[in-house]
This record gives sequence, C-alpha cells and structure tokens, in this order.
Amino acid sequence: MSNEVHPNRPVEGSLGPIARVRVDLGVMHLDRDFDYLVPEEWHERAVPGARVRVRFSGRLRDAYVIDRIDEADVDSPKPLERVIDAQPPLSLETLTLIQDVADRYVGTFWDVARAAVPTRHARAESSVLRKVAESDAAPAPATSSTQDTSAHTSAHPAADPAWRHYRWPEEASPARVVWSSAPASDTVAEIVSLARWKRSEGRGVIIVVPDAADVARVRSELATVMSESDIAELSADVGPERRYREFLRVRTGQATVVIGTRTAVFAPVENLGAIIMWDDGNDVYRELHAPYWDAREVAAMRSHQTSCDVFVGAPARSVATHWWCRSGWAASVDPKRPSWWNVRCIDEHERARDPAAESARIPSAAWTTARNGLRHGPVLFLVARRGYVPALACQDCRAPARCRDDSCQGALEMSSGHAAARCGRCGALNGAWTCAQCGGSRLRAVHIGAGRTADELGRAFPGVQIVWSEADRIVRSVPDTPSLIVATPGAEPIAEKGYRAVVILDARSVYPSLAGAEQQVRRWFEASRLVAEGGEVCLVASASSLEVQALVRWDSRWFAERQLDERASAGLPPVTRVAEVTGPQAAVQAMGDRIRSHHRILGPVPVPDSHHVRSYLVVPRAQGAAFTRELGSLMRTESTKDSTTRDVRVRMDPRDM
DNA sequence: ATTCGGACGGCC
DNA sequence: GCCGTCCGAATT
Repeated sequence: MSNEVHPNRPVEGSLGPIARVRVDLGVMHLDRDFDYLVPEEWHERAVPGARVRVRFSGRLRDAYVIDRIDEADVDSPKPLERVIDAQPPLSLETLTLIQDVADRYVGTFWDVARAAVPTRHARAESSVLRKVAESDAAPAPATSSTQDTSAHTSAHPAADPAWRHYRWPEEASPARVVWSSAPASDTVAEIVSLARWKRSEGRGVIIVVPDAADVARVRSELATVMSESDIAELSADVGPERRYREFLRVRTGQATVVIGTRTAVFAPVENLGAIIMWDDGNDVYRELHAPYWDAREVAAMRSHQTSCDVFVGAPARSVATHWWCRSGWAASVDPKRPSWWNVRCIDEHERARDPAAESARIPSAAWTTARNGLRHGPVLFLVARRGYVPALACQDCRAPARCRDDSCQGALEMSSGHAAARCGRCGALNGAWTCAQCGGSRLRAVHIGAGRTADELGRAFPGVQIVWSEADRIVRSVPDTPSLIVATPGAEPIAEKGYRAVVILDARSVYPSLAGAEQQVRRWFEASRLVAEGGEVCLVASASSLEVQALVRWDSRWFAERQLDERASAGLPPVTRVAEVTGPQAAVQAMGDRIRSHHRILGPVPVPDSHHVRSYLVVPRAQGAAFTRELGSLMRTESTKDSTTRDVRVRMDPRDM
C-alpha cells in the first residue's frame, strides 16, 4: 500500500523541489519511498523515471526517481548527489508496470527494474542521444517513426493470407487473442502479420519469443516489411553496448517495434499497441531471479494497465491462456484441421502383434513411415532424452547403476563409442562394474538417448545422412534433402520445406509435475507442427490417452479445456492463486498462520539437501490481490529478527508444483 | 570497572 | 543491507 507508484505529473512544468525515490538496497523492508531534496543544478533532469545517486545511511546508492513532490515526509531531507543518465531509462508507464509486477510477485522494485532495464552504457547513451538530436534538427526526411512501409498492405489478420488456416472470431478487432498453431503453419509469418497490422495503425509493438534463434528468425522477416531502423532487438546475447543502445532507441521513440526474449515484455515502447508472445508454455518465460515474474503474466498486466492488445500463440493451447479464453478476457483463434492431417498411432496392440517391436523401441510401422518420408525429404524423430544411454540399471535386480566412488554416487551413463559406463556427475569411468545391491555385473539401458537412436537409425538406413540435435549441440536448420533428424524437444531443426514425416518416440516417459501432461502435449504439437503439408506423423503410444487423442485430432484446445476442468475441481492454478513458501520450518509455519485471506495449505514437505521446508498457500482467485498484499506486508515487517520472515522465500504462481 | 557481542531499529 | 547504540554477561 505504501508502495503504490503515482507518477501523477506530466513531467515538465510542475516538478516539486523534493524527489521521492526508491533506493537499491536489496532488502524487502526498505523497499519504500524516501524523500530527497533536489539541488537546483539537477532540477531539470531528476524527473520521474530518472536514475540518481543518493546518500543512504552514509553510503552512496543508486535510486530511481518515482515522483517529484512539494513537501517531504521528513523535516530535513538530504540532497540527492547527482542524476546518473542523460536519458531517464524508465517511462512513467514502465515505472508503474515495474511496481505492479513487484507487488504481484512479492518482490522489490529494484529486483524487477534490474530485469526491465539493461546495464547502463555511457557510450551507447551518447550515440543514441546524438542521433535523436540530429533527427530533431534535420527537416525530417521521413524518420523511422513516421514512415510506415507496410501501411498499404496491412489488413486485419482475418483477411491476411498468413492466417488462412485459422478461424478468427467475428468481432472486428478483438484486443486479446490466443492462438494455437495449424499444422505446417508459418509462425514467423503469423507474428509478422500481427506486427504489421498494429504498426499500420501507427502503434508500437513488442514481440516476445523464447530464445535468440527465434529472435533472429523473426527479426530478419520483419526487416522485409519495415525499415530496419524501426526495429530494436532486446535479447541478452547482443553485447552490453548494443543492448543499451537498442533499449534507448526504444525509449526515445527511434524504434517502435521490439523483438526480444522475456525481458522485452518491459520495453518502454511509446504508444504501445500490442504485445505478441510466441510459445507461452515455454519455461523460459519464467524469470530465474527473485521475484520470479512470469512474462506471460506481465504481458497480461501490461494489457490491463495500458489497454494494449495481447496476442499469445503456441503450438498447443496452454491451460493458462485457455483460462483467459474461458473467463472471457481473451478470444480464441483456432486452427482449421487440414484434410491431409494424419497421425499414425502405434498403440500397445499393434506393438504386441509386431514381432520386431517387442525388443526394439522403434516398431516396424514407424520404420515404414520413415522410409516413405525419406523418399521425398527430411524425416524428424522426436526422442525424449538427450545423450547416448543416459540411464543404466543392473540387468539382474534393476537397481539404478551408481558411480563406484562412494562420495559421488552419481548415475552412470553410456556415451557414444565407449564400451565402459561413465559417471554422469564426476565423469569417472566405471569399467568392470558390479552392482552394489546384488553383485550382478551386467548393465541394461533404462533410457535410450538421442545419440543412440541416431546410431540405430544410421545402421538401419546406410547411406542416409543422420543429424543429431539436442541441447548444447543444437542444429538450427536442415536442407530439403532426404535425411533423418533425431532431436530432443526444443532442439528440433527447422526444415526448409517441412518434414515429410515426423516420428514421436518415448511417448510413455512420465512427467510427474502439475504441468506434466500439458508439457507433453506441447512438445508433441511443437514437433508435429514442423511437418510439411501432406506429411505423416507417427506416434508410438497407446491411442487411449487424452494427450494422444488431442494430437490425432489436432485439438489442443480440447485438451486444455479438460486440463482446466481438472485443475478447477482440484482447486489448482490457474483457477486459484498459489504462493510457494520455502524456508525454515517454523518460519514457513508462521507465514501460513498469519495469513488471514481464506487459504488452504499444501505441505509442508522437506526440501531435499537443505534444512528447509516448502508449503503451498492456495487462495481463490478473487482473493489474489488481498493475498499478495498480505504476503508483501509480512515479508517487509520492520524487524529483521522476526522468525516469520527470516530466510523465507516466496514464489507466486509457480509453473511447476 | 571495562570490554565484548548480539540484538534492535533507523536510514529520507 | 549497514552502522550506531544499548544492554547484559563475561573478563580483569
């Protein structure tokens, strides 16, 4: 409550003599406003959104100016030391957004701001500001922000050929849309279509994608329909100088279309018209550092705040976005299932009748699919595990094979071309292995990884090129020539003209988390989507499960619908709000006891390898705001000795439970 | 009587 | 978070 940001002045003209600032102190209980006197020389520059240096408890610290006011809370405020930047990094809109996100995730303003603003780079700043000055001075040879190369061609998506495989809702201009891919669809074209549409209305756009490869792909396609100078790239892997330059180009209105990874959702785009997010089910959208904000939720919050549109697309409908649709907040854009769509499902019975399938992991029907596909082009095999043989067990007693070094005890694995098992943790060779449980000496493979699958395929198809793609050795794309591609989820290369066939193995791998089934479906849809028109998908799994049915019907919406029903009846997210509370037993207990919002507690359960426990506090969604406010005020109680909050970490609405 | 340490609480 | 202050216990 004490933390609401009210940058209530339109900057110029009415800057009071006092700056209300938020200081970077790294502690929850000091995450509130402090007032400083603005010396005359900094009067013009210490505006809301500016970064300043202040003396706090004797030391110099960074702070953001939240507001300029007439009277301080205290009798004799200290003067602020200086203003850091020539260009205030935060817009009023971003300032408010950061505070809202901090409140929503029970974190500090600075922890969120650190993610929203890239590291300052003085040279980048002066170069951008020089360009701004030049373009202001020049009689405007159609600057990037006024020129729009796409205006004449850009129409509502429903009329754009890029969207011909979808059913758009009736409304003329739905502001929030959730779409799930059609098979063989061109995602980049879809994203670019949306961006152009908003851009042609003269609005700014933010496009958020999972990783740098996606950024590059979308960026190069965007560049064909709009001026390069209009586009800014905000991802971690452009170096610090360029990164800050791109950020400031956005901040100063030089660039109006942002393409980037999760932090781009905070980009200070002027006159923001839409946030476009791709593959929202991807875990990378969850920030790794406190307060663990989720880019998908931040996008939704920003849409609430500024009424910008939100377009969220994914290979398969996520439960979270389907909840948006069900609650009426977003409209659903569904793919049409093309007539050629065909999933060959090799279920248990077929497997049993197939003598070759008994021993091999790849039934003969899957070989046939691959052989047919290979006649015309590349064929994708989706494999659950990376590595060669990533898990081994005793042939006799089935106990997992462990490293012989007692202090290590890591799981053994087999790598390509080696006869001996190796420890996955310490790397020690474990030749002449004997089982610690029963003394057996023979090993059996528990899982077959992508590498071993590639070997098997190579032996079965001599002379055919084999490509092996997995984390740490990702192959980005493959040409349109006959070849077998073995990939793990998320590492599928893009095939120039699509895969002629896609074979999904290891469908029975278990994902025991809350989102397990949803992730499974997402991975299958992601791989299957890459098939070429007319291609076949072959799934080695029992046909009865809902996941399989969803793929066969290419209907992830239907699946999400069911998952949502299940979660609703179990009182789980996204229908409820959850706080994951981790810390010492007594502190976690006290936290639960002190919350007055009506809640239910799951746990506590001990956290492995620590003295901590973990509980989940669950509240009805309607109480969400009151709940987070309560958690926030508990976490920032003045006394540091208080066992209620010491060493307690809160994560709101975790994706994995 | 003096020094040491740990626990508060203020910081603008 | 950091530092100054206050109080009690241990040390001389």
